Amino acid sequence: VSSKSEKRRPAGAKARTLNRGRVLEEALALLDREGVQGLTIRKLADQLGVTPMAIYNHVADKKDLLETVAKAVIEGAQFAQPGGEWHERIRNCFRELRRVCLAHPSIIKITQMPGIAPTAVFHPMHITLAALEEIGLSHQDAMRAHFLLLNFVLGQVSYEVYGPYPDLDPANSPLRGNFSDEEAARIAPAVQVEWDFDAAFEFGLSVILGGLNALHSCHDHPTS
Amino acid sequence: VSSKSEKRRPAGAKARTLNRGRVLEEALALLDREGVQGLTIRKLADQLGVTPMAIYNHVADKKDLLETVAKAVIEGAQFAQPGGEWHERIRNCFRELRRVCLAHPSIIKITQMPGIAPTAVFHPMHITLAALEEIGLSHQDAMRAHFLLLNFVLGQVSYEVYGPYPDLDPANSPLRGNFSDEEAARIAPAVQVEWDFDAAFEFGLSVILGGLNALHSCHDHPTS
DNA sequence: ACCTGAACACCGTTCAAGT
DNA sequence: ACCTGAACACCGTTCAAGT
Repeated sequence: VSSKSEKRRPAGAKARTLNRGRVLEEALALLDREGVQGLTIRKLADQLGVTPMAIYNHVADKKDLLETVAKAVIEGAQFAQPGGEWHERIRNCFRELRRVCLAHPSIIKITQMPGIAPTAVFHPMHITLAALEEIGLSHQDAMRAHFLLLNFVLGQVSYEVYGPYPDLDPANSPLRGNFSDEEAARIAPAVQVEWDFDAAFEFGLSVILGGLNALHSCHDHPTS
Repeated sequence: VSSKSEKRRPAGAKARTLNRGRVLEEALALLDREGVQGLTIRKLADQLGVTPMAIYNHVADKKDLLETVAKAVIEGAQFAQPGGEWHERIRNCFRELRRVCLAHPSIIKITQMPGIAPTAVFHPMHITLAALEEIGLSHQDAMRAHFLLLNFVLGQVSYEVYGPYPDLDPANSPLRGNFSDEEAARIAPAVQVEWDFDAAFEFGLSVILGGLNALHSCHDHPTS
């Protein structure tokens, strides 16, 4: 990350000393360049001009490597914004989470890999909880609302990174066997409208925050 | 799936003929028994008493195998329920999606693996869209609402399968470095309340459906 | 304390050969 | 048409050895 002359390496030549920072830095670069499948202990060692086993002096195992890289990226976020209403603070919080995830698209895939515990994504929790308890939600409901928001945001980012599924492309006629002709006809108009990820994201946040607001102003849920 | 005497195999002995159905059936069994890491072409072949390469006569590659198994499980769902109000139809739809996913917990991990296109999860889409357009949402908003619901449901199921993260256990004192002492103190009461997945799921659906309802009854979002 | 080299126990998959 | 056996190109990781 820091590009001061701590260890200037002349473009491709191997640096002489390894440390945890350089391993993680190069892992993130490799991840951005070749994706999750391309981030391999052996390729990483190659990239660092070192034997695969040298990596293990700075990292416990591959799981540790992946978790640490993901954590570093997410901790680059500035979740806490100064003021604003409760819903605006929550919005900013999750906008920021989305932003840092999209800056390194493969990060979100790491957090979804079996065996990886992406605990860093919980970081904005204290902001959500504080804002929601401010409008009178119980600890329990605030926690549930936080997971609702988090699941939506991470799911959207993931969908955003994988890109629209070809099976939803109406050019593939009966939508590749997932729908009957009748069903396909019914969803066709909705599928054809152009998809704007930013707008869909803001829409989702609005709906959730609106629902939470309704929960707060009147105490029987209109749809339960 | 069918247990009629099509090819009764005497408990561990290898059957004489292989077909796509038996491959998929055994793959699902192996998945349930050993998880996503345990489902391997070679172990699957072992289980079927056959050489690894024999699998490839009935399945294009591992990606095809995983996608087909996931699809088969999800297609076991009964999404379409007879009547009920618009929000009740949507609720039933996603309850059913959650149910079939939880019946084979590793399925959700497959749908999240990089390179796998879990298109079968889109199946309930036509029901959501129809219900939402019934209350006056545009094609565009209906589509966005569908993805909001889907992302929430899949995210919740995933969290449910992985189990609560140890980093959120307040027993691990400063919540293992993800929170400052101050933040940890603020979230502690919320983290300590017992977590009920069923209740959290219904809460999330209620909030989203409540938000959608508000969108429908008055046209400026109270929180935008 | 850190790095190397060879090896182990696995993967998915290709290919030529059998029936 | 379907199965086999050997091989290839990879993985993550252990271990003993070097400095």
